[in-house]
Amino acid sequence: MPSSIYDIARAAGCSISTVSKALNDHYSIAEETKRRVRAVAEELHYQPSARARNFASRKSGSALFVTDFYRNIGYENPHMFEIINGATHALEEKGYSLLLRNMRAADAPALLQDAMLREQADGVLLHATILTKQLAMVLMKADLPYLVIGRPGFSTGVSWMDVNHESAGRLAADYLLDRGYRRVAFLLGNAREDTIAQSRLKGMNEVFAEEALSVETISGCLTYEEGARAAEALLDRAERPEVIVCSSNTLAVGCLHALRARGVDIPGGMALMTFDNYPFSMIVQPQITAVDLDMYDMGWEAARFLLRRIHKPNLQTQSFCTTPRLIARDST
Amino acid sequence: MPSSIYDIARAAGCSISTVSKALNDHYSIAEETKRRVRAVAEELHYQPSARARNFASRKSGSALFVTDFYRNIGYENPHMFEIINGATHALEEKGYSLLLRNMRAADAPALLQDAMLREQADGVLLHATILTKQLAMVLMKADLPYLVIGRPGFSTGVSWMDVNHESAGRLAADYLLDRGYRRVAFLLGNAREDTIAQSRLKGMNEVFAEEALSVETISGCLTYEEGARAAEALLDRAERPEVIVCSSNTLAVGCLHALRARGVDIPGGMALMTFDNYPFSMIVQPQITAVDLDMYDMGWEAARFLLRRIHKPNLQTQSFCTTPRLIARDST
DNA sequence: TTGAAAGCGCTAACAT
DNA sequence: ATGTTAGCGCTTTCAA
Repeated sequence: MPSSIYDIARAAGCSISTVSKALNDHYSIAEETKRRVRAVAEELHYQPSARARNFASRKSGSALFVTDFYRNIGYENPHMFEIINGATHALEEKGYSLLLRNMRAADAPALLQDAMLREQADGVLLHATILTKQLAMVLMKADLPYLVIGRPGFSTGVSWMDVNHESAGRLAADYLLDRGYRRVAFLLGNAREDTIAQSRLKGMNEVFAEEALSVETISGCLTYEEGARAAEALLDRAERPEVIVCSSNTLAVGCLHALRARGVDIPGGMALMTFDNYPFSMIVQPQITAVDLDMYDMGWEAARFLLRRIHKPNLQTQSFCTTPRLIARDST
Repeated sequence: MPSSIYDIARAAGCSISTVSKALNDHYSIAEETKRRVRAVAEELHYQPSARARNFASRKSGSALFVTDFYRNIGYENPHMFEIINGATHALEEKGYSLLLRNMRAADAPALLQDAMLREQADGVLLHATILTKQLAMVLMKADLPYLVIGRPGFSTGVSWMDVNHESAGRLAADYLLDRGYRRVAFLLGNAREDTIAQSRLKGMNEVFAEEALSVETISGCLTYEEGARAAEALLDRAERPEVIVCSSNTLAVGCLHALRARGVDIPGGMALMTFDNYPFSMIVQPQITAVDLDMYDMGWEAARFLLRRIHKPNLQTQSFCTTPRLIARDST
């Protein structure tokens, strides 16, 4: 039987409200009293009941992390978990904890509204992959603090935070120009839908345009095989690019294997660079130069923003955080 | 302002306890009344306050997942998150949710005791990596339902659940013998401490012993480089093994690169096999034959056990779950 | 600076 | 089958 606030009050010779205030460091309580109460609480191994406290104070001390946790996501999207990791740490610093909640995009609006009505968390972090227009409406109308992680794929007033992909593109371009590369092929997915890759491309183009150069874009590449095929097509040309830049790790490994199968020297015959450091870029041979994005940091910053918003509900943001970092390796 | 149980009672023309019982499907309430109450609740978008319910019923509807969430764990140990993923889904089915809590082994006993006193969760899943003898004592003395995921590195009475690594070893051995391999070198970490690898080795040895064969053990291999070096040493021998079996993906990639650097044909000149399918075995060339362990399933089963234990506190277990699966690929 | 007392919104034992 | 009522263990307002 754990001791309650009544036990402490009795042992310290004061009322329960004094105990409550003393433990919450309320200004109205004398230092001497605070000390006495705390000593007694310590001695009796008193820990206030989180449930009673949450109930009375209408808080829950936790935030929801909502996304589509499909099977194998741990392997296929480790970034997601590094975001969660960072968020957990930031919340923990302030005594909050992170609740995981699985929702598919279609169910999210209803489920989230339920969760809000049930007062299960003080705030929500949602990954942009499940953000629909309908969900965006729910978020903006509700009075629950929230933050979308990742940039929405449509125009909307929701608060979001993302890695600055354009800046990552500029970083890549600066590096390539600095190393003397001029003819660049950029491999990305479907040009319309892959907004992340689009931002990266935009950043690269900006820098290249300053030198009156341009980046050749090869879209429709998503899978390992498509990456390999694209690399082969580039090799077959009379005038090859000097470097292939991939918008994903998977593509890069595809290219790498294709280049190696053709006996092309890397980076001599063809250089290779990719966005994202994980999961593959450092375990293949040669290791691939990469622009790394700090997802832990993004999770951290997102959680910090959410905490601020919990205490200051009007706060809004649509912004980028965390600067990308370039890791030069053998492939360039 | 969300509607409360009083609003529903008033609108349905009954008492709050009838509402409570009706919504909780209590046997003593007439079907007709249940229907009426539910209809009213639906209409008023009533959702019972999770906080009030938790407080009144002395439950919290959530389980804690505790481990050392170090930076980059998302990339370096995706298994951990696939376990979490599975656990989240199993809990969600029963209306529970998963709370992530970061603890280092040294702080875990104190922090966990705090969390228990604060009644923050109905149960705890702990990863074996943070399990010390002291923590084991705390768990066994406490009356909080718990389950350790992974086999403890020491002899103890705590309940745990793990993948059956011996069975995985037997599976690997059966496959190799079936393919005609007889001379096997098994690479693993420190023989004393790497209990997972030890179990795998034990399973392999059992099967080989039945054929009056034995597995050569090469210990002290943990890193990529050590894997590469071990492979080179094996190549330098007069009588080479026919196949190298690695107890980790990292080792296997090290071996693979060493073999390729020497121009050895895989699997003709030397075959290669590894435990764990992720993260690397299918993205290198050639793809490596692997014994895959279903971590999602383990998380699922662990959570199911925890739920049972929450309702039946005396339940105990020290057992294995999830059968490993062999994925034959190009390297054997 | 302290204490009394009124909730917070449910559950569950008990009475009807 | 339904209602009454006493908590659950705190926070917070208001009075002293």
